[in-house]
Amino acid sequence: MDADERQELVLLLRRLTVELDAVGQRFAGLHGLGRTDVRAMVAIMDAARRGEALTAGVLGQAVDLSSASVTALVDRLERAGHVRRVRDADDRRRVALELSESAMAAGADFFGGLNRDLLAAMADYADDELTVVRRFLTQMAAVIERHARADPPS
Amino acid sequence: MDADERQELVLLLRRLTVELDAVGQRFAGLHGLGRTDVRAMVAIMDAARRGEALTAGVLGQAVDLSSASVTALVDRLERAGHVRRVRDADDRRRVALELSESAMAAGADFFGGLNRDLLAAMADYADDELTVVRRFLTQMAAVIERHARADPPS
DNA sequence: TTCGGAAATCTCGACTTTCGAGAGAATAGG
DNA sequence: CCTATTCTCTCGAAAGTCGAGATTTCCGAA
Repeated sequence: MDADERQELVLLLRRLTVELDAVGQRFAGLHGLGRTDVRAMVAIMDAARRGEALTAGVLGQAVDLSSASVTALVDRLERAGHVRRVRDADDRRRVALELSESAMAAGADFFGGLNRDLLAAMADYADDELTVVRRFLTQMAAVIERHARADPPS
Repeated sequence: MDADERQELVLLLRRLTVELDAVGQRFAGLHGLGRTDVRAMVAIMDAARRGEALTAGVLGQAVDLSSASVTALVDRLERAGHVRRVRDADDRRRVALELSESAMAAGADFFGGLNRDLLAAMADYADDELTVVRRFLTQMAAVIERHARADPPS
């Protein structure tokens, strides 16, 4: 595989992110939300999937927002009925964020469909092929992550 | 490969986009730009790579912004010295956007390094492995794109 | 040629989102 | 009990975005 074809793979990765971004934007438009709001809801959903309850502060780090913006963000989402603020009983300074049932349902509806289609498309691949893909994606993600944090002189 | 492992692949795709997004955000912070500004510059750079000159209108579609916002966006970028407005000689309504040399250099510096590292990581793979990866990524991108445009009842 | 419609961009005013600084409330440690 | 720390929220200012409409330019038809 020559250099041009390898370069094409890099562009393919970028295209993937652009399209996935567009999906999020579509979801945002459908529900009258901003781009940041969707990122926040995805972060909350991800945390919930891992069994963790996201606090306002952690959410701020996740979406890279100042504390003031996080307050405004959560205000917005709460007003729209998408999340609830839940005071932590142990540390009463903390505020945990929970998605409302309607938000969970909307998210499952939208992203669940995408997820299902992606899994269906994977049915065409043999196990060893998917293993290669996983190794590739994991490695690329690691390289990208290194650049996202600090510029390595390589 | 069982269902959980396939699901993990989907999450891996998402992680990739999150990290790539973080890279863009880092570039934005480094140069005092907003998220939208970076998306715009990437769009202009991509068009330039294809040999096309991006007009203000097309840019607006690419980053999904109203014409008023595009004007403000280009104003910002021009004031910062990152792009130039160039009136089209044939159709004098149009305004083509060109990246300044400094912006090109900054972009090449930052994203060029990432690109190089990604290509280097690909060196570990055999040709037929990369072929599988390309087929996979192309197919996933297509599925995602379908969801980004309109919700298919599948 | 001239005119009206369409196209591309820009201007204007209002609203939303974000940030920086700092205040308030709760916890942890001495 | 007192202080330092942590977490969230409030406030005013700055930035970004949008909808509506103005301006300039192009194109096709009479």
